[in-house]
Amino acid sequence: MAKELTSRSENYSQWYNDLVLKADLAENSAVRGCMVIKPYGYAIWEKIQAELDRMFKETGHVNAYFPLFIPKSFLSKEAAHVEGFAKECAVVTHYRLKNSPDGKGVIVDPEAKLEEELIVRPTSETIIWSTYKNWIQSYRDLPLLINQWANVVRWEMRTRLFLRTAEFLWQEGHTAHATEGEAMAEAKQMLEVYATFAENFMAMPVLKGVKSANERFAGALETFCIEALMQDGKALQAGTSHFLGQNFAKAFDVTFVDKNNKIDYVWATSWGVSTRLMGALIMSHSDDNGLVLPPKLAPFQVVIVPIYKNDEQLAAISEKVNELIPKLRKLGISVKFDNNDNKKPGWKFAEYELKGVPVRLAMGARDLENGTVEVARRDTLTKETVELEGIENYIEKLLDAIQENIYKKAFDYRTSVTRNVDSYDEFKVEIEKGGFLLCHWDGTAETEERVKDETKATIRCIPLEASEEGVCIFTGKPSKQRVVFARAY
RNA sequence: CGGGAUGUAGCUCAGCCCGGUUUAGAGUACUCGUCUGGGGGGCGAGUGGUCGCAAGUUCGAAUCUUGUCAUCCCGACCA
Repeated sequence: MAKELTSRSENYSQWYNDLVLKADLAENSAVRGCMVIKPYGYAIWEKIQAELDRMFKETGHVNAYFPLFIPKSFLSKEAAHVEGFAKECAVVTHYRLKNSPDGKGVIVDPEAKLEEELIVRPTSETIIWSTYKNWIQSYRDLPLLINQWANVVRWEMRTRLFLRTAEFLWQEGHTAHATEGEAMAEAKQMLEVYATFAENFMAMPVLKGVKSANERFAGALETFCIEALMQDGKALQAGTSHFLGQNFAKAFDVTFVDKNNKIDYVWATSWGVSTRLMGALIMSHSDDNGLVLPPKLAPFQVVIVPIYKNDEQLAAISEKVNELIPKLRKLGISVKFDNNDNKKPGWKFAEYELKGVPVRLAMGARDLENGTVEVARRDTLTKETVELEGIENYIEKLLDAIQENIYKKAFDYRTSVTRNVDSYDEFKVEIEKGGFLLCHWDGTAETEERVKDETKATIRCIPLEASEEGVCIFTGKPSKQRVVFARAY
């Protein structure tokens, strides 16, 4: 009908685009590369935010807000940092418009040129470290554990809804520490937070690891990441946590006096996840019928569709439903009763499937007679008729089962496409099939670069806590552990 | 930034090659009525378009020419 999705096998990337639009998550805007996040999509993002925010606070962080604009000179204070971002910065040069002399609209007033141009933040390290300089004098001011929820702009050439947009929403944590060890521990801790969130809430298994030098954040000494695998076999970086060493402290002269009255530069971390997680969520679980949402992130977990022939029947059904809703809410289950008379039940069934609502209840005249309700689960597309009495407890367990099942499905898929590869010839064949390839690598940027040029595959991460002697598949040089190769988003 | 394609109703598109029976169409969506209602309903009526924008050719342009803008796909670039 009107909302047919392209199937995944036919064209995976078209399927994704269709799904984002048709499930009403987001759409393209009048501004090239920027998206409008629609209420249903934003509701999912709010759930992501709420849980992450809770986890950040639980680990001692507080929220603050720093400006959207960054003086151009700030960006250039850290050499690697400016190198990494310069090519995709939006720049504010003027502060006033005036009426066009030809009477058609407005023009930039050439008189109103800014003395120093402002960059729209692509990330906030520079503005934040210039501020931290004033906040930190002594070890007693440390650690400084701050997060901000914000938008950032990176002027991308090619954009895709959620996965890569010119403006996106994210959170960025920026912390300052007295010792190298403490900062490193912080960076690793936040990686764990991300991984826990991805697995427990998004039901998305992730690999934890370190980035190779090529993939490292501009200005970091070490970048930790979580990498997820999408259903088409491509990898997606879902979150990063950076150990920044003293790079930014030195660039912005942020020093502190330690217990021994010795002056030193502070140690830093930064870490972030963005609306890109929405893309990861969509591509981890959804199917040809639409979105599949994990119950913990679904804007509503249960939808109730009444089936009736007249107002009397609707009234009778509504009465039962209105008894049930408080029982569900009491168990913390979010529920929507769709008694909209403008849409037919069949239309609603398809619509809520498209939107990934985990559980659908249908109640009609037959059910009223029998004291039952039809329960349909989105992840398996199965239906069963269940006693209405005590249904809330049944649904509570069912939601847990769904959360678990979609995680397991994603985990099993990842397992099935993760394999060891020990020769470059085999690599070139296997990489075409997608998935994670675990290979030995000699640790050099040159090798990684050549493999990328020849196969489009990159090192997604160097797994933590793994060791196995071997030889590089490309150069035959010795290697201490396997690394994860894949094609990536 | 290179290569390719497309701009016609809210959306998807036909019409363009070969200019004039086209007062610009279809499906879908929307509005009203009605029959319906357990998987995207049926019937009837109706609303809705400066044919991306600008200039040109012509008696006449959605249709031909040039320019321009925008979008999509494939590359390059990149967290």
